[in-house]
Amino acid sequence: MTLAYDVDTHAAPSRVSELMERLGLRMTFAKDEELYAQDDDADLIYMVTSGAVRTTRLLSDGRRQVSAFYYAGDLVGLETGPAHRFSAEALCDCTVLVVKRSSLKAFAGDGELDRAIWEATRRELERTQDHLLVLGRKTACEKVASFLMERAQSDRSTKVSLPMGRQDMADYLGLTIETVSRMLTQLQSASVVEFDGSRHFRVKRWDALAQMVE
Amino acid sequence: MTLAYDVDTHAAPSRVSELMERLGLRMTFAKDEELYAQDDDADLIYMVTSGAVRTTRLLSDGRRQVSAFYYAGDLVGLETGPAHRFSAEALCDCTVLVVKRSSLKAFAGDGELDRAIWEATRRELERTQDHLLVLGRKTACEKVASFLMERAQSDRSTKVSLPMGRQDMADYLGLTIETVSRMLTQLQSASVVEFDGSRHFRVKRWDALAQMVE
DNA sequence: CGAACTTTTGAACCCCTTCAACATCAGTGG
DNA sequence: CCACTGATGTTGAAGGGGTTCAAAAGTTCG
Repeated sequence: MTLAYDVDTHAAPSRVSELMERLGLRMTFAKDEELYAQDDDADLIYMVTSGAVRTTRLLSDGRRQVSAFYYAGDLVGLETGPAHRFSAEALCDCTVLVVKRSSLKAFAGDGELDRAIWEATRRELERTQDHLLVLGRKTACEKVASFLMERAQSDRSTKVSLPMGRQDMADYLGLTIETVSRMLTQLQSASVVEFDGSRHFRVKRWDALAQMVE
Repeated sequence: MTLAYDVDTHAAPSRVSELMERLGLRMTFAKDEELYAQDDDADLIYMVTSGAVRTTRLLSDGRRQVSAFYYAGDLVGLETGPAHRFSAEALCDCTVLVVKRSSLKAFAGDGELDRAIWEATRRELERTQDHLLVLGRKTACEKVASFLMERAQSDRSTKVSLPMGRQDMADYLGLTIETVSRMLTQLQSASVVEFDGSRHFRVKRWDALAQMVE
């Protein structure tokens, strides 16, 4: 499991953060508000500065797949060609820096920036590939364990927070909310994790969690 | 569904093919032979010139996920940082051009080449994201239909060939070979496709197939 | 032809879903 | 402060889609 969300090894190194700060527009989004919609022109790039964002895609009958979650420091909106292939929504009230692709292109000579965006895209690919294995070949319990591990490695504090609800977790893992809930209960009963409310947990047995994740 | 495998809109435009021809070493691999293994140094890039290749990843208990299939013209081995995160194996006897990353780096000034590799990686990300939706939220029948559609759009002839066996299809779609086989029979019974042996088919009802794929 | 492998088909089982009820929590206003 | 309300999360029981196990049918290649 990668440490893609670890702030220290992050998608947007400080140099890029600086550039975003300088060129970008600061915006706030309320919970569930849309940063952009599927098929929108992809002329903007976003950097989360607080809160969290999800990218999703819908089937015509309403089935939903959450592709990824993004946290402070992450770049959102890279996953596209000319048009966005996902929609992006705020998981909770959050602030982002928005910058036009064209503004960034003006700095194309800046190798460091190019490199940062390239690195972020490459890591996005790696994360998505990791996710493929989870969705394709893991059991419900292993899926939930993988998700908790991912969060725990991102938020290195002992108390890990979950900014998303059960439905978002379910749509991320290809499960139902009921199954997610049951697996969480199960993992807690096995003393692998301990929940404090529905949105905060602590890992009690790293070895057991790691084994389920592979 | 993208046309990522369509030769005309391909990952490796002719200019890159030329460069690969000039710098690369031609190699042949027998069916099931390994181009590279998981965790190998990723210092080589491959271009398939004939045959087909799969990239796979294993869980410790043997469960396998096929990440992608690659055909003539496709670049393989881009999905990595310093080490390969998948193994790559020949689906059938095939020939590839192999070139050192460092050799290509010597041409880093060549914007067209950089751009081609960037484009190939971006398309790889898009394909993987499409695959996420299939694995996470589609039924067995829709998964198989999605796969057939993908192949049919790649191989635009009326007789579409399947270079991979049922096990590879199953591991690509997160199913068992039995389920794949049953769904294929079902799609044929519904006159959506028609098989000629187990490795060749023809789409009879594009509308029906497209609807299952979304 | 005959052996080994792949694919298909059948039947029983099980993991996850579905449907339903209950619990918990946050926010609101009396 | 507490009752009310809607949203969110948990738990239970029944059902179904896909898996598992087994065997037959088809294919490949010596």
